[in-house]
Amino acid sequence: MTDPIIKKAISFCNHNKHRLTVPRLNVLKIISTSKKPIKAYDILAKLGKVIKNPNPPTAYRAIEFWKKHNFVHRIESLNAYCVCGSDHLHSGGQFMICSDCGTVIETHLCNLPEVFKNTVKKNMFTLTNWNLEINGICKKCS
Amino acid sequence: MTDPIIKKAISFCNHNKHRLTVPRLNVLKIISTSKKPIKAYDILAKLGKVIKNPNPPTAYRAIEFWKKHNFVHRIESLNAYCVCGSDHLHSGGQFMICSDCGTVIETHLCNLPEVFKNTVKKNMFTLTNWNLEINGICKKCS
DNA sequence: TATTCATATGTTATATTATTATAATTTTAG
DNA sequence: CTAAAATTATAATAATATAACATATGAATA
Repeated sequence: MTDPIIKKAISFCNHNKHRLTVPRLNVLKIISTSKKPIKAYDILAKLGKVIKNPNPPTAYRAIEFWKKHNFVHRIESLNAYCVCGSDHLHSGGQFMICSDCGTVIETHLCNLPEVFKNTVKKNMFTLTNWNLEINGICKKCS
Repeated sequence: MTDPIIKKAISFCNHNKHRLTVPRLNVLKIISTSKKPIKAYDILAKLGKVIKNPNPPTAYRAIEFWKKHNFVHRIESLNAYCVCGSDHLHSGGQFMICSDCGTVIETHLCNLPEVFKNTVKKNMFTLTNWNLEINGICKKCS
């Protein structure tokens, strides 16, 4: 019955001796049950149902924690967060964003395509991660 | 002596009957002379040397104007703006961002690589534009 | 030239997003 | 049990961005 990502989070915290605190657990639940990427202050508002009058740092710290460990991604162009939709956790990703209804579909590739890799190589850049945000219109909306 | 992108902007406005106003011209100059992507409020501050006490909308409107016409790009993960480094104006792009010194190198591809295109196609998504932000360490800093 | 319309700017206020700083608390390790 | 480390609470504020409405500018045209 528990959301798989929550299970994964519990296991992750146990394994790595990170504390699965009330703000952390609830923020992850909030993000994972949101149909679309959710904004920090909306997370904060929902968190208010569990914790009394939480302040921004409470939400941001929890978001940051899950982001650091790749459980959630930030959609930069939306200032919003979503849980990692991939079976293995990774940093960054590819997001298709429907300009009409706001739906975001995540995909993931472990390697940057050759054509980009070449550019990176040409510029002597040591790659750590990347984030691709593709804008368009989804099936439903077109 | 004039910055090529300013020349291009003058020509563009003439051609398309857009007004090359004081805020627009100066905002473009400010962004184009900045070595690194520059933030809205830094643009605003510099604009203050030309216009007396400009308010945020003045800067944001001019930024928006150039962005709409693809003279400037927004680096989403930095909330910062840079002029288009490509010889032809385009929306979105690929940016390599040095996590250490903040240098941003822009590249451009007219087509999304096949592997992404396939994903887009699979999801029946009609693509309008995309933005790739690659994080890493540049030559100088490594 | 005077009028009109559309575009753009000025101005004030406010909304949204995020961080700093410090004290208090909880957990872990010794 | 105690000291150190990690985490959270709390208050304040910084940074980023937009809304709303008044005013000005310039181009088109009567």
